[in-house]
Amino acid sequence: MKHSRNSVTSIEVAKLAGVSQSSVSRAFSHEGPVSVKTRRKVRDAARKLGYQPNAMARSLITRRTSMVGMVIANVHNNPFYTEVLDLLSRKFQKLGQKVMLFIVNRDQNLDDILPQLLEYQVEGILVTAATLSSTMAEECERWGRPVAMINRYVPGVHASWFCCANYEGGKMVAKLLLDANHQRPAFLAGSEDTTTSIDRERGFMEILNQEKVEALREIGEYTYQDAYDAAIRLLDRKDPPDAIFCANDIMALGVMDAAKNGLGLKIPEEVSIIGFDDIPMSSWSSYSLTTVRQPIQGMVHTSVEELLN
Amino acid sequence: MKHSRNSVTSIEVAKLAGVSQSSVSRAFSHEGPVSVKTRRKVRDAARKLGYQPNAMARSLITRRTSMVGMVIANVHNNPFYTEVLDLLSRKFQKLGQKVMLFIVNRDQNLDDILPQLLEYQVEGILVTAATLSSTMAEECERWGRPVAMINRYVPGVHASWFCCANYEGGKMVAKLLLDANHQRPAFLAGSEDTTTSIDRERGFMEILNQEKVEALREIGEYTYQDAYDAAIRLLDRKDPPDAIFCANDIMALGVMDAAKNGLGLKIPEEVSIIGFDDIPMSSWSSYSLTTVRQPIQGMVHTSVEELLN
DNA sequence: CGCTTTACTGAATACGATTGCAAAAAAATT
DNA sequence: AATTTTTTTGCAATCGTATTCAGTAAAGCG
Repeated sequence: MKHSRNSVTSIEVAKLAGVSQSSVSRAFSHEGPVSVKTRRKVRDAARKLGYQPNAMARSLITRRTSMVGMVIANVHNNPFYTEVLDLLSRKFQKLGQKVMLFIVNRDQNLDDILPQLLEYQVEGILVTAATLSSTMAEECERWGRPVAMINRYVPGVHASWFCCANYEGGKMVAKLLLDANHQRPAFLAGSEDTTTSIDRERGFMEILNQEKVEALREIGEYTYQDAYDAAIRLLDRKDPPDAIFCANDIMALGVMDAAKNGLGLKIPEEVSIIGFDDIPMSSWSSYSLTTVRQPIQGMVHTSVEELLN
Repeated sequence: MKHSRNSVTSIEVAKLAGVSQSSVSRAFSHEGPVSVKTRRKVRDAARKLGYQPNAMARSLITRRTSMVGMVIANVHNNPFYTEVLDLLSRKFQKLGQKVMLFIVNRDQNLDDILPQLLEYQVEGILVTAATLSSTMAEECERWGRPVAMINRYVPGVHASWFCCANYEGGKMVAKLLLDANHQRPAFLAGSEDTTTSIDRERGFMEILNQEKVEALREIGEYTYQDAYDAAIRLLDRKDPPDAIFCANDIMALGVMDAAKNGLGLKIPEEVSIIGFDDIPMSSWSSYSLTTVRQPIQGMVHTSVEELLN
């Protein structure tokens, strides 16, 4: 025993089983040419010693780690991304990929996260609700590590991205409001720099402009409280909106509470509120929020498939 | 160039910099004995080639991976654990530990997860809201991998655990209700097999029994909808409770909605509802839930510190 | 039964770094 | 300038596994 560390190696298993180290290795790789007899001998010895192959050593020589990097933002203030995280994690597990996780802030720079992932030889990187700089994307490409982004994209960058139809969703909401005869809609934007909010707003405005309807605008920071405050500002004007389209559901819930409990308005009689995401809470009976559902399952599925080719 | 793979090794850097491979290694380890001159030469060459050390190779020889395993359940249906996940992830990042994440179901068996973590030589395993079998805990110990559990414990198992004072919290709530002169309290349990629910109930019942107050009891599955249904069952009896203590906040919110919107009861006039966790939503104006706060920051902090010694 | 074909096996090497050791270079001392 | 001390450096071994290659045993065949 060279090292004090209690680590059983394939060599010790080989010794106990009376075979060569190569045979141990082959017995553990599912498709190696091994006789059933040696395989059994090896398995028995391994069980006796509590042996398990060392993934580091294996990765070193096979050049495959079965690890993917996952970078995700907004997990704590938007249940939608909690669900994405959950689904992604399970999907990767099912495919035998270990997940190396980094939770970041929405506006955090990833330039010091990506190198860490590359150091660990992840086989792909999935970025959700955060934005990758183009130099970092190039870096990944140079290393031959595919990158996929969910709900974010960077123009001119070689990385696959998967967003729900934000632009079309925005249009849909606008049409819905016009059909219901709303005169004075408002858009409550999330952070200015997120493509989701921008695209939803673009679609929304496009339809309103077509119909020559003007819209109010406010900004929150994608949080309940920010949205609550913004809603008070919006609804407390002399010419308040009669409908508010929010960049996401969490904000919509904040707006609803502001309208209902803060200002005593009736929803939807006095003001309509529409969200985006379809988080579980939007269907709770205290809210019954009208919202646009994101095809979350599909986005997760296709992005993972694409990432792993 | 032996391999087609675009992987730059320390040897190529050494060649370009005109030094030995050892020097490259030392230039990248922060405390090696290297002259500033060679360090600069190496850094320059490395930048030119886009070199980054291979963490697998390093771990193999140093026997340190700087990776920890994280197993967490209930992430998607309880925001409390989303927050735990978030805080844990950030804390580990700050300490330079990479996180290998597994999201599981509350009642899922971890016996096929733990081996995967051990294969990857994680330096510790943090289990949250899931339960480790004692054989698995022993396995970890044999491998010398510390295990810490948050909000769960297994009697007789050598693993550190960090729970909030569930028992005392339950007592506190009981006293609160008795002081407010409630005659007919109820406890809405989460899943039967979780120590959090059990301990909270134990404390709650202890005080009630002392005062000879009987309590109703129902069970949900830690979800909003289950709690909603259970609340209807409870409140629709001929002798409904005048106060309901719920095993956690999410359930309490379901109960509130059932009482308020389902049955048209006034809270707290007709029925008091109390939760546990203090998730962000409990302070939203539609709910204003009375709840017991878990010292989440402290639990995260101490469990991580303990895990990494 | 001898010969070819096939199935296993083991020795040796490689993966890409870290690190002890001894030699070389630089600095300090006499 | 010679010697001692200290700082750098390169060589070589090592981590634990996968895999090639050559050799051996088993099987198939006429």
